[in-house]
Amino acid sequence: MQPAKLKAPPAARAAGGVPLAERVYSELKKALHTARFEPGERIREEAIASWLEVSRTPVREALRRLVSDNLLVLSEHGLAVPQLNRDQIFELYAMREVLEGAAATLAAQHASAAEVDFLNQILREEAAAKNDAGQLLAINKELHGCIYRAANNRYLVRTLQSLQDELEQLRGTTFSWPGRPKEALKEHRAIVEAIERQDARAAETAARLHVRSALRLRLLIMRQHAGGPPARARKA
Amino acid sequence: MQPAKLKAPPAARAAGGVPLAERVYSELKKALHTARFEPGERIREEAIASWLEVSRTPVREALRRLVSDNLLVLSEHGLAVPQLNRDQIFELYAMREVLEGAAATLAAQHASAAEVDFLNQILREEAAAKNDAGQLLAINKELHGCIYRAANNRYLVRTLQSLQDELEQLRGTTFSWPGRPKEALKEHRAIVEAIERQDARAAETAARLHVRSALRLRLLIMRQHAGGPPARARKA
DNA sequence: TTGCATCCGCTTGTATACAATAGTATACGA
DNA sequence: TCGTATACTATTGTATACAAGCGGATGCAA
Repeated sequence: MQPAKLKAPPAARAAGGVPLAERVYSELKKALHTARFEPGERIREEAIASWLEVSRTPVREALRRLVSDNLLVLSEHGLAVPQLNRDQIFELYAMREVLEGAAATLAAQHASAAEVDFLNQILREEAAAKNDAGQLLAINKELHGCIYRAANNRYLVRTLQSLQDELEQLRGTTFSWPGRPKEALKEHRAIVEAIERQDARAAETAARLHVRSALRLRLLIMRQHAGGPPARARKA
Repeated sequence: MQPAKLKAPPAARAAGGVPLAERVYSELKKALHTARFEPGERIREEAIASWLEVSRTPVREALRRLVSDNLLVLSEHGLAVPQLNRDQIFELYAMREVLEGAAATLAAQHASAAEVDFLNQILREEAAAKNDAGQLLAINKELHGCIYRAANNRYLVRTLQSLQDELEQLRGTTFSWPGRPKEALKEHRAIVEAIERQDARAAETAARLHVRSALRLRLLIMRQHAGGPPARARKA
C-alpha cells in the first residue's frame, strides 16, 4: 500500500443515521442477555434477517461481532449460543477477581474527589433501592462502571465490560437472592470507603472479596436451578 | 425464535477450505504488524479488495474484526490505522502488568511438572539464541504463551494475546536494544523459577517487574525515535 | 480575487444473486 | 430388510449491483 494519506472521504449511514448492522447487533445482544435464545441453540443468518426485516449483510456483520465478543460461538456447524460450563464460570470469575481488584487498586490511586462523591451518591441510591432486583442491577452496573472509569485505563474498562457481557448470559440475577442486596451493599461500601481513603491494598482486597462472594452465590443458584450435585472442587 | 434445535446444517467453505475473510484477516494483521501501513493511514475497503484480489465482502468482514481487536479504529471518516499515544501505551503496559502478574500467580499454582520442564527448555533456547532479535522475539512469545496456558484460564489467555497484538503495532523490537536480551533472560528466569517453586507471590512480582522494565525500554526507544522531550510524568 | 452555491465523485452501507458444500432423504439393488 | 448411491435441500461464503452522503471542485457573481 502506498501511504495514500488522502484528505477525508465520508461514511454513508442508513436513513436513521445509525447503520443497520449496529441496530442488529444491539437487538441480538439484548435478545441474548434476556435469554431469548436457548443456550446451545443454533443461529441462522436468514432467520435473524427475516426476524429483523433486513438483509443478511448487516446480520452477518453483527453476528461476526458477537463472535468476537464471545457472545456467540462458532460450533461445528455454524453459529450457536454458547453454554458456559462450570470451568468457564470459574475462569470468568477468576478473571473478574483479578480485574476488579486491579480496577479498585487503580481507582484508589487515581479517583478524583468528584468521582468519590459520585460513588457515594450511588451507594445512597443503592441503599434506597432496598430489594428491587431490577433497580439494584442497574445501580450495581453504574457503580462498577464508575470504579472502572476512575481507574483511568481504557483497556481495563473494555475488558471488564466484555466480561460483564459474557456473565450476563447466565440466567437469573444474584440480587433476587434473599439477603444478597444487603450483603452486596456492605461489600460495595467497603470498596468505596477504601478508594476514598486511597488505600489501594484494602480496595483490592475488598473488590476481590466482592467478586468471590458473587461467585459463591452464583454457584448456589446454579445448583438450585440444575438440581445437580455440588460444584466440584477447583483444580487449584 | 423457536428453540429450533435442528440436526446440523453444513457450512460452506471457499475452495481452499479456509474462508477468504479469514485469509484477508490474517494478511491484514500481518501487514499491520510489519508496519506495512502508516499509523494514521486511512484504510479503504476497495483498496484492500483489489490488493488481495477478492471482493469487498470478505474484506469488510476482516476489517470489522480488526476493529473489534482494536487493530483498526473507526476514525471520523472511515477506518484508520491507530496511532497509540503515550497515555495509551502507559495504559496498555499497566494492563499487561496486571495480567502478566495474574498469569504468573496462577501458573505458580497450577503448572504441571511437564509445563515447568517445557518452560525451562524454552529458557535454554533463549540462552542459546544470544542476540538474534528475530529468534528471541519468537522464543519470548513462546515462553509467555506457555505461562499463559499454564495459568489455565482461557479469558486471561485471550486478553493477554490481544494486548500483545496491540503492542506489536509499535515499531521496533526491544530485543535489538543492547543488553536487553541478557536482562530479559534474567527476568524470565526469575519468573520461571518462582513458578517452579510454586511461589505465587514471587512469580507475580517477577512478572510485574518484567513488564515494567519492558515499558521502561519502550519509552526509551520511543524517545530516541521521535527525538522528542522525555516522557511526561504519569498522572498517578 | 473572493465568497458562495451547486454538482460530481469517492466511498461506504445494504440488498440480492450466485456458488459451493454437507447433511438428509429417497430410491434402488441385493 | 438393509446398505449404498444419488439427488435434493438448507445454509453459508462470495461477488456484485445499487443507494446514499459528504468532501471537494467548479463555476458564477460581487
